[in-house]
Amino acid sequence: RLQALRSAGWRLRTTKALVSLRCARVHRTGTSNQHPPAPSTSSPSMSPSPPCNGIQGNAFFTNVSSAQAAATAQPLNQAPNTRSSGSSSGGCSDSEEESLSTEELEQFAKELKHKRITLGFTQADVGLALGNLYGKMFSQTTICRFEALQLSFKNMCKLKPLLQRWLDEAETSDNPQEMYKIERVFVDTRKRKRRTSLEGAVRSALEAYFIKCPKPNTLEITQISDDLGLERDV
Amino acid sequence: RLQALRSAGWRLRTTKALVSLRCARVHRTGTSNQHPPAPSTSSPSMSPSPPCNGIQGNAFFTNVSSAQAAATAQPLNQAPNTRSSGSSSGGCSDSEEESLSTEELEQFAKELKHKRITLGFTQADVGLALGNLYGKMFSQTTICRFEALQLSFKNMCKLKPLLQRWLDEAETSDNPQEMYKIERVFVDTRKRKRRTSLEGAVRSALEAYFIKCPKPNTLEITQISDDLGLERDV
DNA sequence: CACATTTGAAAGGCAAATGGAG
DNA sequence: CTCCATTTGCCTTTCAAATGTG
Repeated sequence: RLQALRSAGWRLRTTKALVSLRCARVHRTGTSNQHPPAPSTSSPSMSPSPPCNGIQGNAFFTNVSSAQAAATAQPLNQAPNTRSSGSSSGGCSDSEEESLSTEELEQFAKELKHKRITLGFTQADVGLALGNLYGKMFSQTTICRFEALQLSFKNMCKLKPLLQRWLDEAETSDNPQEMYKIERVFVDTRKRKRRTSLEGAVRSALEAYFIKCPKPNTLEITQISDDLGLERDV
Repeated sequence: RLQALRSAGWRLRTTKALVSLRCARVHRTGTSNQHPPAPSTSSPSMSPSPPCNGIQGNAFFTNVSSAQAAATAQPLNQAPNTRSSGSSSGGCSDSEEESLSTEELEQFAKELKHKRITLGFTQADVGLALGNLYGKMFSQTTICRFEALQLSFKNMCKLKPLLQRWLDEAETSDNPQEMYKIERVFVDTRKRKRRTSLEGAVRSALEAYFIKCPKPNTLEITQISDDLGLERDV
């Protein structure tokens, strides 16, 4: 395939028996209650089916609170407190935040999706926004999986608070319009480790808007800041 | 779906027998795998954190107008034309740029892909960068298709110059590292028409950097501009 | 207006990075 | 350290929305 290229010298992990079965869950997407017209056909292969199951773990999540302006150093989640210790049997059941049941998650995922759409965001936008808001960014893929309940229970629980927060944020401040943009780092000194993109350090935002401008009323100033110089070879 | 929202009353076009066959072209992708032992780069796990670095940024965005003039130097090869699959569009080309043969395109696509990867960009990055550079943004999907030669001949020809230019740009200025970020518009006064995002009017850039920051040296100001009110209903 | 083309959002496959035992 | 499991994203693909053209 194509990827061969970049994975030329790879660890060579025989992935044979892996057959990732995490995707096995078939959760019906078909419900799509919100397809207004939903004309005939056009649901080629929807496979209704029992909700996921199997996955279950414990609720454990990380509190990411306060990741915002100040602490640049501390990467992701790690509020001063927040137990989460022993990931194994967590009591998880209580704290308001996360005693999540599968139902709740399902519910939330649905709500998220619906509102996201209503507000006009794409999954990618959301993933990006999380980066700008909390410092930890996610890809469209992950958001997609969340909405589709295709993540592990544990993982879902971990993400939910973040998404919840984004949602709140988005609902309130979006009046005019939203903005969350992206940023991204690259090749940091040698492309070392890339996928994970940012890892917990900083972020900042820069914005630009432009309007469709049905009428000539655009006006915007682009402001670029930065440059904290320091050119370094490479 | 997302659009459901905005397209509440949609045209409802039965798309049944569409079966797009534009993909029919079977360029066996197999050929592509021919890169020698992937060169270096992508050192898997060399994570020892070097003294990091400071990132510097530089933001450039270019003016859209006249997006093309550049005398993009054609790469080395200049295979004689090969017309191949008609694909019509005789005059195509016209402007200075092109008269591309299938081979050339294939060649270029390959080169693009290889260099992109070497430089550490994702397809999405490229699509985004084009937006910042020329005002017309593309999705990762499109870049993917270009690399895989899954676009129409005409379409390929149209995009090639842009990509070529990006590539040149990227190769030269990336020394430090690249940056191109995104921006995006949303809900423009009524969410009407979204997909095509920007259309040629504006652009601007947004940048953000962040550093790994092994040491506290981050500092950057976020600048948000905007708000050009005009809230309308919705 | 219908058709064809261009394009992107979302979903799927696969694997890279990470974390946790042993 | 290695092995295994989990998390996560890049690339791909599908489907359809938007646009262009006759």
